[in-house]
Amino acid sequence: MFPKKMHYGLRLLLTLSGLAEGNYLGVAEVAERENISLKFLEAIAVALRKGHIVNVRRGAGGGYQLAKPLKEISLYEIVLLLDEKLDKTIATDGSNTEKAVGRFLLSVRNDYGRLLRRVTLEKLHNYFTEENESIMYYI
Amino acid sequence: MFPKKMHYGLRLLLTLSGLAEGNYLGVAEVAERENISLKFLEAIAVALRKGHIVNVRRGAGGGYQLAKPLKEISLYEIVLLLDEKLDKTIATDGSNTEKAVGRFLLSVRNDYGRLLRRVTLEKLHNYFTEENESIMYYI
DNA sequence: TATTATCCTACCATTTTAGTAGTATTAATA
DNA sequence: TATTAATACTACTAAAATGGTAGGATAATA
Repeated sequence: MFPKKMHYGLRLLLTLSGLAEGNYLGVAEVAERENISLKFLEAIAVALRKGHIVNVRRGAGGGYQLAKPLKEISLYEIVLLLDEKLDKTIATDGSNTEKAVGRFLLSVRNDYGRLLRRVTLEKLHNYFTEENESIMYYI
Repeated sequence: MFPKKMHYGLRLLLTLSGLAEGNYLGVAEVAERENISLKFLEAIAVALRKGHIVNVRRGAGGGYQLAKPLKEISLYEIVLLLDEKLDKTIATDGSNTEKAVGRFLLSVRNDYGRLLRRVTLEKLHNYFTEENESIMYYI
């Protein structure tokens, strides 16, 4: 349902969320830690930066950091930046059946958009800490 | 957001909904009326039949009819049959970030599924009758 | 049995997705 | 200021998905 860009992008943001305030982390390190193609992840990071989800510091010692806390980032923003599908137009002209189908599907897409806007990456972080806690039991 | 298969399939169902009880309509006629590629629409009709959305009568004088009223057909069923994307698995294993992202996206997909289940094709039909009424004003 | 219509298999072109390569640009730091 | 470490950009490629086509097999009816 979601392209790899989405999965990778979310893993990048999750990794960045563990960063101390004011610090930056390079994509090369994230790509290695997360076993994601460096070049592919670079492109994702650029997209997230253009969408003001992350800040960048170029040059040596640079990298990315979250531009705002996870709970202020909605999944909607991420999908718009990394999924493309959502913003391509649905025709609401043509024959009567075409118009009806177009408007019908548009209303569904709007509902879906509302759903995505209500979900923030704080929830993602909750899943993440659950995972880490479940490891604790083995220690 | 939705592939043409979805648009075409919905237009087919909308056309069939105008059929008198017990009657069948061939895809060739629908394809012509709706300006949709015959062969493509044939494949869509077969998929809808396999999903028990339409009944078929083969041979001369045959064609398709709705298997149940529009208000008993949820968009979820149609998406499952014509969109594919929804049923491909989301991995919830691997590293902790992979698990977290997998479960997170899975929960979103479940919410989306619930949304689709609540939408029936009755709503589509409402959009359609609205279109037809708006034409009345010109007469 | 001739006709009409669905059904099935295989194929093809275009677009999207995922990934790679090389190089230009920027900024810290030695 | 030269070196180095990092992002940014452009172009390319392989594989998969999407949209569509062709031909014939199958089934049912008139």
